[in-house]
Amino acid sequence: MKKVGLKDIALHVGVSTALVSYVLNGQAEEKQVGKEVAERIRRAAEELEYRPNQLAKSLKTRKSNTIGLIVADINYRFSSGITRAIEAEAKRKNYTVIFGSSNESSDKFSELVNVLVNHQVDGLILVPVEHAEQSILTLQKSDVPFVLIDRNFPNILTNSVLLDNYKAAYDSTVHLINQGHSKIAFINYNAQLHNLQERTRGYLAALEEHGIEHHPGWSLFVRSSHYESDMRKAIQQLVSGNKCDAIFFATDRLSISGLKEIVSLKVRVPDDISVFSFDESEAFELFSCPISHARQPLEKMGKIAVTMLLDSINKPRAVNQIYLETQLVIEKSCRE
Amino acid sequence: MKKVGLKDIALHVGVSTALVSYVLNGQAEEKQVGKEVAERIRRAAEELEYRPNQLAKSLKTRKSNTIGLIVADINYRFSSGITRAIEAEAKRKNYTVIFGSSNESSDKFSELVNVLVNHQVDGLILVPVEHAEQSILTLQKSDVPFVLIDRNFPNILTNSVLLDNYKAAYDSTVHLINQGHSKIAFINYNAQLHNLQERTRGYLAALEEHGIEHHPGWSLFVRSSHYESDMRKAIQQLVSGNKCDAIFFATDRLSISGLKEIVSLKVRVPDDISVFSFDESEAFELFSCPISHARQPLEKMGKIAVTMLLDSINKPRAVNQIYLETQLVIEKSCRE
DNA sequence: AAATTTGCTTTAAACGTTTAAAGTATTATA
DNA sequence: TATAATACTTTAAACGTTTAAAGCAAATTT
Repeated sequence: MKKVGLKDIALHVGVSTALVSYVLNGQAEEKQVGKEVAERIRRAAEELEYRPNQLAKSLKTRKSNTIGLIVADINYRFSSGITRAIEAEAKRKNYTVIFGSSNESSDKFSELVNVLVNHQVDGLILVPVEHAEQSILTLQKSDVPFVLIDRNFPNILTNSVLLDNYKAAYDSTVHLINQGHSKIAFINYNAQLHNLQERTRGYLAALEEHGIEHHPGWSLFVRSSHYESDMRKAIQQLVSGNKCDAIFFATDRLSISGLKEIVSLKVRVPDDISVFSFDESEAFELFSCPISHARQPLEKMGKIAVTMLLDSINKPRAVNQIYLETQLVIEKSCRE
Repeated sequence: MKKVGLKDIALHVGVSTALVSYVLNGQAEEKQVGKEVAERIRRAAEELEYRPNQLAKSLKTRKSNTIGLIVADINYRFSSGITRAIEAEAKRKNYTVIFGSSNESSDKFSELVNVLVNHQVDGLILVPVEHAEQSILTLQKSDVPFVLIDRNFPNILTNSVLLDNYKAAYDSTVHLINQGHSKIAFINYNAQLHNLQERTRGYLAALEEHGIEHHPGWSLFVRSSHYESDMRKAIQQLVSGNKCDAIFFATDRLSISGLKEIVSLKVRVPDDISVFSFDESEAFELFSCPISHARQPLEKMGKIAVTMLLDSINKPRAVNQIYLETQLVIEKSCRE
């Protein structure tokens, strides 16, 4: 079947393409198109199964009704959750999502930004990766609106939708303290990502403010490139020798691999050790004990990100940063 | 910063846009553009930070270098896995992915198909949902190439990349039989989806061919709308009264909710009951016993889907259906 | 009866590219 | 020296829309 264009309809009805365009874009009233003619145009469009060419439309109007989304890795629970929320909200607002996954590579990240910008997206929602500063700065100079989500760079002022990581980690640690723990270990990635560092900061602040001396051996940082083996060492270290009585994991992935190690060492949760996780995981559903955790408001983040982006597309103005709170979900993994 | 176009470069260098286009598209040789001029054009493009307008390009060449992807729900492990593979392979072949999630709604599915087609995608990769037959048939009449992945409709002949669900379920069941089980229960969704029905068929065939009489109460079908409560009833039924000694779950989600119920009833795996899962889950990592399962080749499926799609974009020809095999991952969850 | 208003419609340029086809020097061949 | 081939460049139409501006009857006002 050949593609039907405005011209075909115009020809079929015997009018100009202008009229057809007006009618099919709901400007029939405004442009005072004859009622009978309008009706014939609509019928013809129906009959001929007209599909507007969004490319031509976008080219002419300089608006693609498309937003670009780059996540760090779609296999993360965080990414798929946020993607779902963003896609749904975008659709609701009549936008289409162009998608890319950087797989935590800053090269792929900046490449993707380029591709999406070339595709004339109206704006971008980005989960930036380590070392993406340069891309972000470049992007700022182009006039493509964007908002960062989940991660940002403290020395680059951008629209962003973030978690209050500091507070979430602080509150989580306080929860452990309130449960009577004082030997609280903390395991994080050794990454530069600001959101992760904020979690460390929150943990340390909570200890300090509660007069708990921080034992250096209790905050451990695993390399994401070797997290299995680093985690093994970390857990072994924490449960032998200078034993701690609680572990706070800074991400869901860390929790899972930590818990695996804990299980293999026959250490019981919460009898032998308490566990708290930043973020949750499907894996917790089948662990011997439900894991207390800080829950990220993914739906909300996605929705706000889209709203913020469309706002800044329509009326660019001051930079906007929103910090959302996590919800502490208290289960049985931290003994009293 | 104003947008820089071919025209601006042409003006800057003092040549026509045609030359600029030739040079920047690597046709400098072919079109015998002067070496020195070509160099000046390239430099100008660099300096002015030229970004080609992909929309204009696509409009003119009638090729968007874009593929549409619709998954059933990006939160499924299957979906994110397949999305990652598809995005990566598409990128490798210089295609960009436009993404949508139908959330298992056939209305949203057909709406998404329309949106993507209007965006002039060169082709579509679809995980169809129940009752999407009509959309698929319509799509077939338009000349947009597409390939179905994971699910198809037996009475509609389309390009598709599928799992050999029958064989996978058959082999899985045989594995249970070989482990000495004969009272093997099977839990599936009560959906019309052909791939799920094939799993049921594989299970039944394995029993039959091994002379095991099939007890009707042993194949149970839960409603996806009430799967928690239906699952509860199902498991209770299977472990009390007419006890079976193994359960084969038809999907990862079913396994998780089934296992949760099993745990809450203090039934032990594999001591009291054996468990086999179709597909795997992050959740298995923390279960008390590693779960034997049939693993889907997500990477491969995604890669093949893209390849098949691009093939059919470039030289449309006979319909192509590929059935991939699963890999049985044998763990400790099925006792001897 | 001329001028104006109203109601409807068309014209044509533009969006940023691509690409046949035509144009114009310069050099080589007869 | 005329002719042809070569090397390089421009012209201009096209892709499928949108939209300001102009056009033209018929109806209304002066």
